Amino acid sequence: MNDSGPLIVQSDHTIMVEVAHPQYAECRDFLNSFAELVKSPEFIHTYRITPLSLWNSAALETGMDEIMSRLLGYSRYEIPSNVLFDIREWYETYGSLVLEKVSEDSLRLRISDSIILNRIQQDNDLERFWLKKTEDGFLIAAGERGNLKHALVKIGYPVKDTCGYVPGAPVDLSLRNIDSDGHAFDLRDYQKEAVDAFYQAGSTSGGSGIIVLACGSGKTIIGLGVMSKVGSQSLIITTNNVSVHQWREELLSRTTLVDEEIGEFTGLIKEIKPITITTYQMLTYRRTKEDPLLNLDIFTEHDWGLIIYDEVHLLPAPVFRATTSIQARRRLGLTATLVREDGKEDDVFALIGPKRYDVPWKTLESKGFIAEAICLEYRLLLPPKEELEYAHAPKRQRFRIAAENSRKLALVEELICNHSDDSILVIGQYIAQVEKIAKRLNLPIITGKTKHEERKKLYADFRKGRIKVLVVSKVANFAVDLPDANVMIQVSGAFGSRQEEAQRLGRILRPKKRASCFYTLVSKGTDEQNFAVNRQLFLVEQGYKYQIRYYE
DNA sequence: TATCAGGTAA
DNA sequence: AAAAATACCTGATA
Repeated sequence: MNDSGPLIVQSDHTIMVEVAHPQYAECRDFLNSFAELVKSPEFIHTYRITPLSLWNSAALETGMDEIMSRLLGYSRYEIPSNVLFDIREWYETYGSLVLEKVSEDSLRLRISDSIILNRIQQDNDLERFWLKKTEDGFLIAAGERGNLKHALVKIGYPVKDTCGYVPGAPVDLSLRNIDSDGHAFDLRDYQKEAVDAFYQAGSTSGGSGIIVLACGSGKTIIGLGVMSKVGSQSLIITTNNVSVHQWREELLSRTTLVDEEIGEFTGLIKEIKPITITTYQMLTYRRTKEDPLLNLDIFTEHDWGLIIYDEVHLLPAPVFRATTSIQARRRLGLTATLVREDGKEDDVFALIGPKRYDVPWKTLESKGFIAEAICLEYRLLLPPKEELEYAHAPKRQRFRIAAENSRKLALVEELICNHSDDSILVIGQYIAQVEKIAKRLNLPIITGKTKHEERKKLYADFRKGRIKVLVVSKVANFAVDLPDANVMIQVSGAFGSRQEEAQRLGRILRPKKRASCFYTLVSKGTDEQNFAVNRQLFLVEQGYKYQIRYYE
């Protein structure tokens, strides 16, 4: 306890932290390791301690004692005893249930906590898994490995899986010292640490899990690093075709793999090679709702030693289900934002694995790996006519009216004028809105219906500086080949998506001489403003501060 | 063989 | 709670 400490811990498992406190920054990184930010107004931020975040810190082997002692050290008042108790209990749940290999067909679930053992024994829904009761647990069939872990995490009991992995068919593959352009190539320190944290040579629990790294900090490189450690046939799943090609190019450029060893399994080309790259949509394809998924066999019909889930936060439900049956294969999930608005984070935890490594964005920034960024939220009143329309509109239409606030146009124009030397992206959610902006300000625009040839041309012009401002729709959420910019003006976005906000900021974080600017335009006093608060949570968690401006 | 429109799914 | 974008397939066109 510490009279001037920055933290106040409350009995409902929330923690309040004072933003202006000198210890705020260190506290923020500490809180991020076991709690989740839920509210972020200007002076006091509120975090919530959740079982999932504590399991992740337990899996990372952050010591319980360290969490406790730092919490006590930062805390202004006495910490409610139930909170201390629950933190310990949740944390220790991870590791209380351990899954071990007994033979090729059977596994043992060992439960070291007698209360948990008792509870699980009483659970009727779990009964179907047990082949046999042992002194401290149960025997189960090896094929139920994923189903059991999934069922247990859903009732609050994460399992530490130490059953190991199949080696997969070997592939001779190592990283090159010099890439195909002739530049020296080596993993950065944090990339090496991430690879080691995942692989954990000699350990039986390593080899599955998630690596979280900011946009532009080289997630693909970590994939290559892991592949070179595992040295087996690998399946890479990505979100779109452009990304499929990017993986291929990176593999060719930075590893000893040759063209014939890399296959694409997409709508256009159907190859299975030692290293195969495919899309989530390919795996989840079905002709109609009633039909079965056609391509999921790819998981099991080949001897993969490693499956890489690129952008793992986008993992669709059917791939979750398929993943339950491949628990004996190493699984690497890569993402910049391990947050979902559908609350399925625990599925990711149980079926891909726990978080193995992450670096706070501000740490990458201080080392110069990503650019500094200034975030500003501009609040604009709706013009009287639209205000009236907003007030009379049914609830579901309100967000759109607020998002399409016509006064945003003038502000966009003004901001563009203020940044005459910069490369600017104007991004919005509604086609009508972005088209109007592009038309009125006479700017080039890319939407989903822009032909690929046209896109390429505009990208190239923007990259070379022939175009200084580019208006884009949601295409930019997925476009991996979108050129670099240093100013982003967001005129609207998808409801409360933390994911989207983070990704959009990521677009302007390639290292530069001066700080990038991220503007978000929001209608004052509307639903849009409330959603904006939620959108910003992930970035505020990472230490970004939004300055609020009013545009009168 | 390549490309495009149209439909479906998540 | 809603709109946009994507990728898949099929079948036609050049």
